[in-house]
Amino acid sequence: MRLVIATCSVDYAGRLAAHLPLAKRLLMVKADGSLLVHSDGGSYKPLNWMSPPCTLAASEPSAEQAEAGITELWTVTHTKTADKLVVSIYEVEHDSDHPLGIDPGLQKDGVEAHLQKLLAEQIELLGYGHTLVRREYMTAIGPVDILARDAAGGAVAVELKRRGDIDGVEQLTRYLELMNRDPHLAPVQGVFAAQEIKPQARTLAEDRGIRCLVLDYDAMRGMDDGHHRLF
Amino acid sequence: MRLVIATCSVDYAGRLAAHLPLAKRLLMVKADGSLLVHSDGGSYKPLNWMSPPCTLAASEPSAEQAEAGITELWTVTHTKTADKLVVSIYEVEHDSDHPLGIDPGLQKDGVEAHLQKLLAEQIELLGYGHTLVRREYMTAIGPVDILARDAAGGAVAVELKRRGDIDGVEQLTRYLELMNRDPHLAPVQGVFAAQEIKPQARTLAEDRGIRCLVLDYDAMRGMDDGHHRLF
DNA sequence: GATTACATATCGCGA
DNA sequence: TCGCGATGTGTAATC
Repeated sequence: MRLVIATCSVDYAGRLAAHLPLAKRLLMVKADGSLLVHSDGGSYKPLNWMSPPCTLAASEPSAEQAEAGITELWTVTHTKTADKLVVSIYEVEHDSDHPLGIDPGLQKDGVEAHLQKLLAEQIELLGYGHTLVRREYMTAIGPVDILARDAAGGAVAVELKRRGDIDGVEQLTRYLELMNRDPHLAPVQGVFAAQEIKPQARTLAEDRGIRCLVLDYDAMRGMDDGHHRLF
Repeated sequence: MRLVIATCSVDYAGRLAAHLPLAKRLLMVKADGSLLVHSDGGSYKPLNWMSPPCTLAASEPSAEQAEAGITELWTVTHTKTADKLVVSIYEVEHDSDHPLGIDPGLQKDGVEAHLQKLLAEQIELLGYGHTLVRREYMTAIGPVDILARDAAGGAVAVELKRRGDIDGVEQLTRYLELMNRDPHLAPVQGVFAAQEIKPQARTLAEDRGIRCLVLDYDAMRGMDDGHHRLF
């Protein structure tokens, strides 16, 4: 990984056109040739970048560009698309190279998958007498997160989200429409379960006869004996 | 901006739990206290990070940790949420600090707004004899991208996307449902226009009687005389 | 401030 | 490989 602190301006042309005015920034060149342009603030997202696979070519400025103060030009082109990034470097303050090797990678634990596992284990959160049929119940248009049966034996389809948005209601509606055509399942009751349900989503869901269920992740995790903590 | 190349392991606990095994990585500390952990590959996304507002505290390792080879501990805690990132540093290869100042920021040009402007100008792409009524035609549930009339005078509602996904079809469906209740507009024809339309979205749209239109952005831009190029 | 829609999204999984 | 859904999504515009 090469780290360059330089005063530069940047132009990008590809799926859109973008320009970064002259300023001091970090240029990070990764081993795969990709380039990230970072400022000293903002989020983890760079101001500008080129994703691999791509190639970086350094070149001398034209006489006119040199006149304007440019000492070096970096042109990064994407190998497959026509995307192009041009870094006009005026002054270099720092330049160092550090071979890092291949990273062993991130180990993740616990998101929607965890929420789904917990709800499957604590299926009576749906209501007294509910039983789990299966997780990821497959339909023609995709898997329903959880299929259960209520105390009376009626089918219950659950769509699970961390954040319950209008899209999730639409998704569940499509599943319900399809499943209600299946005589083995119909009538199928819909439950929209999420840690947080947006008011618009709730309104739409209830208008369509879909029940909303707000889940308390911490409480559900607390019920789970075998969970581990990092801290 | 402080740049540290170090052999380290990282643990994150917040909305999920994640762990990075021991390896050499770049630690980027921004002026606002945020931290990015980058490897020498992958995309622009860091392996792990903490977004501002947050605070970084360095501390000495415990006797046990020092025994394991840890020389320094960084604990980054988010100011509002309880998110926590712990970097266990074993060996530091490089450490430098570079004040960058505030970045003037990115200037973007040309996305959906541009596509909408171009389609409004080239409204006959919808079909011979079509005329523009207006862009951003307001309805009770939001603005329709383009309202036009066909050669026979019938209303045409256009939903515009860069990538035509199933969500866009749902959105247009809601607009059409509403607009078709308005006697001044009904019957309203729907057109789903995008640079690229996903097969599932196309199927859903056509099933609902919505016409699909694939737009060639480059060709449309080529028709536009006054467009500028960066290169 | 809360909500909505877009993104040069990236990432992982399953068909 | 491609399509699709989730993301510790982030970000800007709008209400």
